[in-house]
Amino acid sequence: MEKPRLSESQEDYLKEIFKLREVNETVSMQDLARKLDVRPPSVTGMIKKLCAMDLVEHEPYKGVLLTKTGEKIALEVLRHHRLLELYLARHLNYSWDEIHEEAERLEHVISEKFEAAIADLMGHPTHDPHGDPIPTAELELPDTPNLMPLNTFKKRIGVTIGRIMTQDRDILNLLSRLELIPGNSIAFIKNDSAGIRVKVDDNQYLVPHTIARLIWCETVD
Amino acid sequence: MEKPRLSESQEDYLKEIFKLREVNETVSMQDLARKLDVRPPSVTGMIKKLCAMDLVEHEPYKGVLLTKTGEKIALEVLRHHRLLELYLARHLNYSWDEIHEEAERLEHVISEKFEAAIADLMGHPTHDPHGDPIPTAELELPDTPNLMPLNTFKKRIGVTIGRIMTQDRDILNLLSRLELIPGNSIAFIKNDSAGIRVKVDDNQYLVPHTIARLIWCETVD
DNA sequence: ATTGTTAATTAGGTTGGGCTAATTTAGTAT
DNA sequence: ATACTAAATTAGCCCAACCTAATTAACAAT
Repeated sequence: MEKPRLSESQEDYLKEIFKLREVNETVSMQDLARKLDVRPPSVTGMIKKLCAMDLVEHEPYKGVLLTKTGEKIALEVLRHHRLLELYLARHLNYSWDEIHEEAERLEHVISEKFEAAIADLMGHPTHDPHGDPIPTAELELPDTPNLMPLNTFKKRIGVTIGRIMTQDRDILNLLSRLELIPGNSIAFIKNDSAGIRVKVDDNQYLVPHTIARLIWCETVD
Repeated sequence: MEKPRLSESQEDYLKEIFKLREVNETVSMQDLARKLDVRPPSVTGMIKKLCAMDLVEHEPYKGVLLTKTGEKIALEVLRHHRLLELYLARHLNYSWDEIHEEAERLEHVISEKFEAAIADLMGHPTHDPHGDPIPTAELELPDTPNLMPLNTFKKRIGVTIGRIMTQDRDILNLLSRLELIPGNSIAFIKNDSAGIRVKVDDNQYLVPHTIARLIWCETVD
């Protein structure tokens, strides 16, 4: 039960399986291939290796699952990534749309020491700039409020943005311009066929459905 | 003449050639093999590739030299490394002996943005915690005072430590305990067969020659 | 000139992570 | 049941960066 030291690819596979599991109830080879930007045979091959290492379970033609230890590793990588994103934003003046790419490379090479240092410095935050939960040092996911995509709200109520479900730089840029960022509140006005009409900071916008579904909110009580 | 994007190995080769050239007047395949911890045939192979890319020149059985562009890349990596070392020490509370290893991994993955951000934050420093010069953003080495190894001083004069020529963690630990770090002054007492007797902060030590030759100093005028 | 030593190179193999093209499997629709 | 489609797998190849074992080159000493 010692630490086998994984390659960056392997870490990426585990991380991606974890993230896909949060959304889909099953993770296919294709999903992985798409997300990791490789061809399906490469996925088959790598999954085989990860199986042999007892990091994933794989019923052919059914889907992939992380084992306990596989999940631990995924959470470690995720913790690195999200701590880094917050750190880059807070301490190195990165803008919202720049943090992901840099964190993507750094997450694999920082040491436990580095992780602990920035976590400490930032007071052990629970969420990154996108609103994504940061696993704790013990690799538990923190409790997250119950969120729904903005485009699913029907009634006129106020909501608070909890999480932005994209890493697309242009969309992130747009949203930050509009102050549609985690923590901010939206006075919900109207949901019609064109999109969601919202009010933020006294400014009123139309948010198209394609974008609204990336903005997950909780109702304000 | 576009940017070919080098692998980490390739960057390491270029960096190591540069560092060896600062010390030896010629760089052999063996030197490289030793420093990079690979076997000589691997070096031959890699040097061939770097030659083909016009990053090094190689006269078989004579030695390796960096081309202009090869040197630029080496200096970029060196700049990353040394900025990172200082950054880790200053902002993330790393101790002297921990910074090298971490910087060694990070140097290959940080972006220009990251480099600029930490350089800015630290006020564009010229030397890292070991006293090694940090190449400027334009990739020029800053002027460095004229230094000599501590064990070469014969007369009783005061000196200031300029640079520590090792990355050995135990030695670095020892030296930092004794306050034998760049910037500090040594009241030079006596150079005898056992080593150099020095006074630092009212404490008097014997520094063995093996260690004294790693401590490069300038005379105080 | 011959020999011995050390440095460097060549030949050939391994491993990791990709790839394409061809094949098999599962699931759907007729 | 049959045929079709889409997903997954297999077979076989490539490339980077390493390795060991065997060979060649340079050079000093006799």
